[in-house]
Amino acid sequence: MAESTTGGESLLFLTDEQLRKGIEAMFFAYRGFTADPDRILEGMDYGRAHHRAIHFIHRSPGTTVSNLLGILGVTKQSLNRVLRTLIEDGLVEARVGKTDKRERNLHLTAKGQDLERQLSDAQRARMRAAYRAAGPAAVQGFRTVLEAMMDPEMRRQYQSLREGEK
Amino acid sequence: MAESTTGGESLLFLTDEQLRKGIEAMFFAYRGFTADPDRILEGMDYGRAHHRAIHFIHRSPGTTVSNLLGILGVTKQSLNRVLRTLIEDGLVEARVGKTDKRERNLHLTAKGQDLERQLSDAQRARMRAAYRAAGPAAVQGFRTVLEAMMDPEMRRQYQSLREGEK
DNA sequence: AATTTACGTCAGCCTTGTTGACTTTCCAAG
DNA sequence: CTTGGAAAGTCAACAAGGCTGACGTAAATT
Repeated sequence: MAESTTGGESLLFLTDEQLRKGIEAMFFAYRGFTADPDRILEGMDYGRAHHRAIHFIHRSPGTTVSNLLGILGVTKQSLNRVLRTLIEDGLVEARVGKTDKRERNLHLTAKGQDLERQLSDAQRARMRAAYRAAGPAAVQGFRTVLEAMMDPEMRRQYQSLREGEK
Repeated sequence: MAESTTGGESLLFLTDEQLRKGIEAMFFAYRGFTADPDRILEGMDYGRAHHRAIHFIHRSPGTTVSNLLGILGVTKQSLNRVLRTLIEDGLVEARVGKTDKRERNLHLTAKGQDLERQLSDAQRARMRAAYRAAGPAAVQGFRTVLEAMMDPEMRRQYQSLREGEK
């Protein structure tokens, strides 16, 4: 199925059928995306919510609780339940803020970093395999479409995490 | 598909940093992906699980319960709870199988199709906007990477839905 | 006739989300 | 210095949507 990009073909990708394919691709791919971390976490007392918290604390060490709330898009009660167990179990450390002592700056402990590594290794391995199979050009397109699909606020969050990087 | 272009550039997209960007893009984009249907369904007695059932019944009219179980990857108890309410509310019809009377062939009623239309219109609108912003080449890459990210069984499900189409 | 398959259902549990109400701590403005 | 409000934490109650296990029934298969 060679894709000769000429003329009317340029709009063919906007047909309902093409859009539905994209929708189903998102559905099935997201299942794969979460499958490996889910497998690792089952058996431990943790779930996907813990994974997400760990990921973003690792990503932005010292982030505050309300910062995390904005990124994760859940209520503080929901996040707190997750965070509490992680702190109790010694995976996350909540340091009282220096300038503003109301804030808690969140950090992963060595133990927390171990689990983070384990989880992200698995997730990256799948992503790497997919990227390798698809090739650099496809990866570029993949990220472009995903970014366009985000809500504006989410896109800001996504891009702000990108700031100050190579 | 030009592959393995020479030079270091061809592998740059496999760095951990690039992979992490992909991971976060998936996370944020999936939130956007589900946001519109979620908004429509809140207030009704339905949720994401109902949406998924409706989507795949619409996609494969006459599909059986066990078929749907395979696609959705949940237990029959979980699916049944959803399916029961949809049947009670007159959105889905379960016809006794013709050749095998143990099976139930699932169809959307007119009412069910109305809701399906509403949901998929919203979801397609977002997908369309993202596709339009990204362009045909990006869309091609998007789908390629997503497909590579699926579990083999999911990929079969995905592709089998594709069979017999233009 | 016995077994297997497809489906439905009851009961109970877990995770992870939600509201609402309330307290404590603390910064900052009046 | 007092006070308003932001940040954080906590309790309680609830809902959606997963799960397991056990059981029942009808129909197909062997």
